[in-house]
Amino acid sequence: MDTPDKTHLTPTSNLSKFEDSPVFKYIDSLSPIELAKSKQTDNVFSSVAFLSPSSLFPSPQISSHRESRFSVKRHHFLSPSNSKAPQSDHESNASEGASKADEHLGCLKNDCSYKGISSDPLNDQPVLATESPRTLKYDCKSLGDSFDPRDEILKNTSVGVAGEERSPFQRNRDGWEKRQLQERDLGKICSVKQIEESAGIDWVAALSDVADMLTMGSSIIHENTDGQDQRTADSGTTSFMSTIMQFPLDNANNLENAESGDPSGSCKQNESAVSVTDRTRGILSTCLLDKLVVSDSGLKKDDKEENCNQSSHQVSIRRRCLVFEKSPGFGLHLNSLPNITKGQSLSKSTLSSMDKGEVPDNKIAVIAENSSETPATFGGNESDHSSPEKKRQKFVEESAACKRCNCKRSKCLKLYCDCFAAGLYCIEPCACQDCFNKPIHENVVLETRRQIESRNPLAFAPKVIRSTDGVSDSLGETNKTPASSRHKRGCNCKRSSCLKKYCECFQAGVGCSLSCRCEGCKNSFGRKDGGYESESDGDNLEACERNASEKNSEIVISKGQEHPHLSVLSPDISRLPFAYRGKLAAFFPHSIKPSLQLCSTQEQGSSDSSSCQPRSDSNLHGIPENETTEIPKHKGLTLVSKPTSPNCKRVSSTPNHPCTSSSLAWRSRKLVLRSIPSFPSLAPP
DNA sequence: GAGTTTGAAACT
DNA sequence: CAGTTTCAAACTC
Repeated sequence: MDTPDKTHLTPTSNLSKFEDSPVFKYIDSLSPIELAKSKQTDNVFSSVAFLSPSSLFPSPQISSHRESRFSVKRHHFLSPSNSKAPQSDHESNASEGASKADEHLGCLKNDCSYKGISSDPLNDQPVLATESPRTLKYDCKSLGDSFDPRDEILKNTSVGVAGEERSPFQRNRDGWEKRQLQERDLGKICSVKQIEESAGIDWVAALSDVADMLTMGSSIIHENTDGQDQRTADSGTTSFMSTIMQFPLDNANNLENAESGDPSGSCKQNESAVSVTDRTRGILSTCLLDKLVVSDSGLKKDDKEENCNQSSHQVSIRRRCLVFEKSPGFGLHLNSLPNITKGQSLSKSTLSSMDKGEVPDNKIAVIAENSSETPATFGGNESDHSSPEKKRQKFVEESAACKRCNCKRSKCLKLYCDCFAAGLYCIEPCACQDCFNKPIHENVVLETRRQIESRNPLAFAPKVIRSTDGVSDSLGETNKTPASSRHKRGCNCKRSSCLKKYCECFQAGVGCSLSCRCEGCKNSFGRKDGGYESESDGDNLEACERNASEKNSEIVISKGQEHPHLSVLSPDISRLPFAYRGKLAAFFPHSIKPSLQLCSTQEQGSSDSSSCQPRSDSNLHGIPENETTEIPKHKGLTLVSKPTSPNCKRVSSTPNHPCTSSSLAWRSRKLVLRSIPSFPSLAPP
């Protein structure tokens, strides 16, 4: 499908244009659900958090797509708070933002590597270099003046610490910081005029970007030549976009209010803007890790309180600080996901070749969290304001309590240590003893890492690789199912039947492959023999549920109890990362089978949603625990945020749940997107 | 929270 | 490469 020409998308594009877009029309034509008309969407969706440090990491599978794509989006979501920031300020803002960011940087603050900016050859990845110009041009199209902020920013940010001996990590971080500053300023600059011209977000462009992004995602999903998977590099992106697509509906009312044009209420508008900013943060948080959300949430209240007092500039900086802190999260290796799901923070200093853009499951909880808090945040008519807030607070507390590694004897310098294995420094929440995996021991860490890599060059590479249709995995076997994922080395389970998280395959939510040496494999995501466990396999189901219940949060794909008429995503879609599996999977035509499956045979005859939401918290048959997961074929419909871990509150989606507007929006979004059976390729022919 | 189980990582 | 040990997470109670 042709992607609308971005260059022709003006900031004045409103929802009507959005609805006129080919993508929207197509969605609309496919969906039996009537999309709620969002009158006006926010123009305040900062994408700053989507900056990816992907290119920071020297890992072989760096994907710069994410970053470049993110940078493309950023101008759509800029906070209006930025609109008042004079362009001339962009220079000082950059440094100030960085400075502020530094203040928020928690563990990073202690990182001796965080010293400044230097040129990083790693930043000059060909892909990025290729894409950036278009991105930048697009970003600043609306400016229409001769001033090219890029030049200025580049000048500013190119001031490096020349000659300073820097470690790879330092250089990585520096490069990331530099780019982030650039993008921040670009976005801010572009927002100035844009916001003047448009009260609403350019959702045409946004959707176009979705299509573009997804198209790229499609292309990236394919396993690259060295067997390393890059798909996850876009998971965060897509996750983000999935959230974006929810955004308009959620905020329709809010925007209407904001638009109602009470000029006297500049403060009010500011409040709205700030609320949107909060909302934005929340959405951004969905692409990030819970720990970071903690920071985000912690600031949220402040923003509300100061919305009339603080300059937009400050708000902007604040958000950017958060972004700054969060962003490293995109660089986690897949094998760090287990950590993440336990609440690992991205604020951990990035150590190494983190190239995977996996977004932890617990972000889903954040999605729901933000959804649920929307009413309060946006001053909706919801009466239940305190509840979401309490939930959020609880989530914050719980997230803060999330543990990290607990190493006692390895000094966190072996792959036993998940932090180390993930290329992260241990930080305070870790319960490790005699930890050497800290910035102050950087040399030790690097040396140890070097040794480990000398033994096994792929020791720090993602453990799970994904392949797409017809793509053979590393063993040359063609996976039975398209878009399937496999553990690189395979598991060696003896007693767990690959039904417990002892099994790395199961833990990663991927099926076992011929490379596995497991015995009695019953992996619900795909057995070694290539089959799926029977739907009626009670052990399997229980294991799946157990596995799902272990997650901090997840999106349940189950039969749509609220809208049983909806079609169901194919299992291939279910292989998509959680956040967008149900909503944006339709944009991944290569992952979609022509025919849709209804909820399982196992659950046939049971129209009750409980069949797909089995029992209490265990409604997650075969729901994988992370983005890499596959879902058994019978897994069907409803996307439900399900933080089942004690560390994450669950966002109920039961029909009787007193629906907040946000929850309704959440559902309607799900429904709309879920009901899309397939989608023509968004990629250019 | 303590103890057990498990399988990956490390070692020989 | 195979066998053993070490380790920390997952799991159970």
